[in-house]
Amino acid sequence: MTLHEVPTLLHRCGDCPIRHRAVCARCDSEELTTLEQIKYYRSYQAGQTVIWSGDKMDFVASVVTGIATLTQTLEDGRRQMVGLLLPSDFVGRPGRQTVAYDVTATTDLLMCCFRRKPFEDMMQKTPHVGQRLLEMTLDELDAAREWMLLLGRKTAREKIASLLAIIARRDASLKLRDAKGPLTFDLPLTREEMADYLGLTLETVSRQVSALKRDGVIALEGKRHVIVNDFARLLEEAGDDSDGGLPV
Amino acid sequence: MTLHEVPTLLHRCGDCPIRHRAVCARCDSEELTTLEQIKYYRSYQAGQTVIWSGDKMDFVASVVTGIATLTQTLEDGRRQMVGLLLPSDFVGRPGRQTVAYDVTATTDLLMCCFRRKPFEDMMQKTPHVGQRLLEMTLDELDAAREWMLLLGRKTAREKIASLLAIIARRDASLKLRDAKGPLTFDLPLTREEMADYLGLTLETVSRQVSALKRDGVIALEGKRHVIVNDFARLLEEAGDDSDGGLPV
DNA sequence: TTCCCCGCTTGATCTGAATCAAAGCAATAA
DNA sequence: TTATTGCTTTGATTCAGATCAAGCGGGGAA
Repeated sequence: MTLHEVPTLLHRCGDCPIRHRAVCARCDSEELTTLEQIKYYRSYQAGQTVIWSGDKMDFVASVVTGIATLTQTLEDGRRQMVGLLLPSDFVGRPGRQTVAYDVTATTDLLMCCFRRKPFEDMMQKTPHVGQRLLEMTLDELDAAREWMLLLGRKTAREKIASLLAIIARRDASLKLRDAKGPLTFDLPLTREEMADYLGLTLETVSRQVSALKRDGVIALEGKRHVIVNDFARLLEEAGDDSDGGLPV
Repeated sequence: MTLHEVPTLLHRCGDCPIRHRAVCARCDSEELTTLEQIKYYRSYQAGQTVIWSGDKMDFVASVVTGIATLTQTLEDGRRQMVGLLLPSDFVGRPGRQTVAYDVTATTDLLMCCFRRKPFEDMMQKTPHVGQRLLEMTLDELDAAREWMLLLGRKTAREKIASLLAIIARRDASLKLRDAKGPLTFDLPLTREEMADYLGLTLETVSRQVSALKRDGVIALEGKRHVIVNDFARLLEEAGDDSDGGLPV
């Protein structure tokens, strides 16, 4: 079992070199053991819905492999993605039973789950898990607010550049970057999903991706594989050079 | 000192009739007492900035009276409000030292503050304060996500109606509504601030407010006082009949 | 009283992104 | 091999909201 196969997320690794969003094999503590005892796995096929908005969610979970999205929908079908779950990300709401958005697997998905009750009991007993969860939630909130700026005020081109920058950064942080070849990654989303995330239409997404390619900001290999030669340039196109690469 | 003058927010009132977002005079517990000991007050004038994005924030606080906004800004000056703080709302990030947005007083503002360190110590000792804070943060995250749907997918008219509905609801919950006259409230924001919240221009806000008035959805008394005769109609105009009235 | 200022409204015009419509392309099935 | 299907690109046109530009109205200062 490799490092990234058990991303419980909830354990902060004191002095070990692995970033604390993934569990580190070298440091296992009491609450990690407790978590091990109550965890179980669930897998979903690409396109399958994990939970519907309003449903009872009786577990919390983190993504092991695959990608899931959180979306909200208006009656007439207009859709807005409100979150993207990559491996090692957490979903769930200790202290809340229902979710306010649909969770959907966009690729085949494996999640590591904990039933809510024992998880909450464990939180009671080991307070720093709760603290960690609070920090994670605050990070998500920051990310959501950054996204509000994007949705409310950025142009289509800036939106695309921002999304590419975020995916690039998150992907790089999972991949333990190999020195300094050009930064490359696969888009985990279709054009339509990108549109739903950015508050655009798929046609506009396609046009702006083409424009960024034409202008040499990115290169493409096939439709999905992106090559970024100059990350600083991409950030500039994104409209804010803030480090914005917060989780979610 | 009336009920709403000490909105520490962090205390959940077991069986008392007051909603738990404001502190209840009837139930005081140990941690409430601890909070009393470390709290202090700060006041700000309308227009004054409480903290700048990136600054160190060495306290957490809740709003006693007045209104504050959270905003993010792009280099070229485009602004997006990402939160609105009304009396009893909480700001601050236990476990984090810097904030990612500007906090500005839009009216004269009185805040009840707790220095971060003793507050965090207190959180350690009384875990349910941490839990409560996690719940509040999760609620804020839900609200932020609902706002993402608004920013990404709603029309200008729907945005205005949504904002009015949210303000109406929050205002009503602070005012202990007097039976069933028509629902009325004062807009706490200028047209420009509304625009910054909704990702619009002030001209568009003005036009759409006029349109809602023309169509009989709302009535105005002066520029700021709003009368809603048919709240259901307003919600319908807002585009989703979800109960959407989550905090923030 | 007058003036000025600020927040607001309204009108005319422009434009970025949406919409409508066709094709292209690559992978899988037949 | 050809057809089918799902995703993507590109073009033509439209339209909601932005931008540019006046003008209004109420409150405070002189």
